[in-house]
Amino acid sequence: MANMNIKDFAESLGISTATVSRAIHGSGRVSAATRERVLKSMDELGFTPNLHAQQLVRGRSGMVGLAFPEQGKVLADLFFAALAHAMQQELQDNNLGLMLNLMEREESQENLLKQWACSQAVDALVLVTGTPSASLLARLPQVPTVVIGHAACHQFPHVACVVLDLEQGIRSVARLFVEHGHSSIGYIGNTDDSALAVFRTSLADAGITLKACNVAASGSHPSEGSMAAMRLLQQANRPTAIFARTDMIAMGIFHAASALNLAIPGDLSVAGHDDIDLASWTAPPLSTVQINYKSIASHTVALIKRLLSDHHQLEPVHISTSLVVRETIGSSSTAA
Amino acid sequence: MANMNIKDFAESLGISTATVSRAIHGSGRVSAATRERVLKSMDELGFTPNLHAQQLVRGRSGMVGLAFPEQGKVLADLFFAALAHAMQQELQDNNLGLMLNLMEREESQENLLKQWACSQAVDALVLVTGTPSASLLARLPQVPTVVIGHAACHQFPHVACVVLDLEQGIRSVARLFVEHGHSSIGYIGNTDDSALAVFRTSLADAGITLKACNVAASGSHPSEGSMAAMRLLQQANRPTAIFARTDMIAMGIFHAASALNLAIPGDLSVAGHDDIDLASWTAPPLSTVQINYKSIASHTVALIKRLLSDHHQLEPVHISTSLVVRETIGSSSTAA
DNA sequence: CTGAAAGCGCTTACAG
DNA sequence: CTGAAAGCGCTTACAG
Repeated sequence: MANMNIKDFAESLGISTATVSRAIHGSGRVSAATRERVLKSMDELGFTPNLHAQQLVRGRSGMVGLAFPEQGKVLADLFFAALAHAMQQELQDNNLGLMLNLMEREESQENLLKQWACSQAVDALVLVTGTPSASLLARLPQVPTVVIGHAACHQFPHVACVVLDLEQGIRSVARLFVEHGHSSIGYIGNTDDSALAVFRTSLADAGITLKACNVAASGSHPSEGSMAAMRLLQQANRPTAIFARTDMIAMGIFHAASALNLAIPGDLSVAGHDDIDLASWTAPPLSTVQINYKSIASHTVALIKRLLSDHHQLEPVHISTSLVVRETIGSSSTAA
Repeated sequence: MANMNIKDFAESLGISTATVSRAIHGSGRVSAATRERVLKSMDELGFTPNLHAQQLVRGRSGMVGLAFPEQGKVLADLFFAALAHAMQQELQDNNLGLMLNLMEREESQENLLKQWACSQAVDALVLVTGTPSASLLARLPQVPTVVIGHAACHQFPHVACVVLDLEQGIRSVARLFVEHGHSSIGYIGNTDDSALAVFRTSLADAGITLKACNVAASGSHPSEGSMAAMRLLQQANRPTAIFARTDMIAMGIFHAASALNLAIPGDLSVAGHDDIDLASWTAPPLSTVQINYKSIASHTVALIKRLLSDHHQLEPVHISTSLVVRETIGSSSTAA
């Protein structure tokens, strides 16, 4: 019952290991009869090639490492979960495997990444990070890497980019807020993020100024979102509509609004970003910017494959977003 | 700059590969001076042992595969995220690695599990599943396996169990509902789950009957929770308190309550289970049963290690739960 | 179409 | 304390 190796397996069929190998992989000429016999016997005798031997001889692991640098509790945000899901599906379809890096401390996460790359546990890395940090890339081993972020990065020949174009979705949020008569509008989220700039510009185009006192920095954990919302909403001239950089932050805003007895969308309009699974099921359902996770994953894997076959200087791929309107945006008249 | 192998590395130090290997792993006698020189040179020359060669020669991958069978979108529930997190931390501390199975279709998930085990990509499996399904275990290769569930399973010598004792936490929920004067009480969740039986018994002990019409079957996605809640809450004699089998279901109840204009906890009390990250940040914050994820992870890894060193027939480890009271449970008088 | 043999990069008895 | 050599289980030129 113990695991059988290719030698024993070949012997019991009375053929060579070379033929077994070729039959399994369909490479090189093998007679149809032999191939069939091998394939059938694999099930019967219970032979599966040892992965590590294959990886060693091929000089490839067939694995790609996925990480979300500069994030604390990675999976606490369903955004990451959605992306991880999409990535594993796509990788599997391409005969590749996923190694997910869930380390919490930034340092542990980075160490694991290095360990993976240096020991050749993975062939490539995928980094999901708002603004691709050149210094992180410089610290990491120069393995094929694709960065999923909001801007392209051109410094390194071994890295390709998938650029999540925030513009379209966020513009729609700004437009919709303004169309509903809001003029005191807020933003909660990472303030270094390009999303803030896009939001501010979109508002300006519609004649509205995003005031500094209505911008609150926050990580993407609901607790931080809630605290930031408290600050914004307790001002004399509080915003009547807030754009949350992530849906998780929006959850925090719901919490704060409830504590302050503000109804959504009656007293306060809210829009989120990411369209996580939960967004359709908040009370009321959250209007948010949708991301096509599948599309990101498939482009990412395509880039990895090209990077692995020695292509360099790949053009960034752009993915755009769009707003899904649900029930958290109301008119300002009610609020005022 | 290319990856250097142990032979070249040893040569450039003028020593043998055997000595390098021993210096790195601290096994066998090596002079302190040599060891130090090797360790220092690893950084300088950039040598890291090839993982696949190590795995091949050791006959161990050092990896454990984690899966959540009988679940659809695994990470859509933060419960799984929390557990996956805790597992990777714990494995890392024990020089082991994590392979996370995120396949959606049950069949794909099972296939990946088999592939991992048969190809020796993983040394052991961890299955998180309510009621350990003997048939699944029978279908899977007989590698060391630990099942995290609600009941022990004794059928197989290669599987050990971590039993999540639902009793304590759920009893507290029942007691608290009753203490608040509720008598029409509901349950939403998996109806095959032992949680339902525990809840029913606890209620009975307090003199309350859990009526069949107040029990609604539901998966742990908020959408299902919401639909189930709609059914329960639109009855003539609707429940005034509902226990949700998972926090995600509780999210769905929030959604339904909002649609029906029922205030929580004014008109409806709710308790969840799992204490996911988000539970403290719902509006209002959710009372829910807390699980010690770290403890589960550390016991699981301990069991794996024993299983790997050829121990069999290990006693199940029990982990108990407790209720965290937040703001979703009110008295029935208000509701009535 | 098939087989014998070399080699992937390590570790670990076995000698010394 | 250290080295030469065998071997882990595959794949892939190289012959035939």
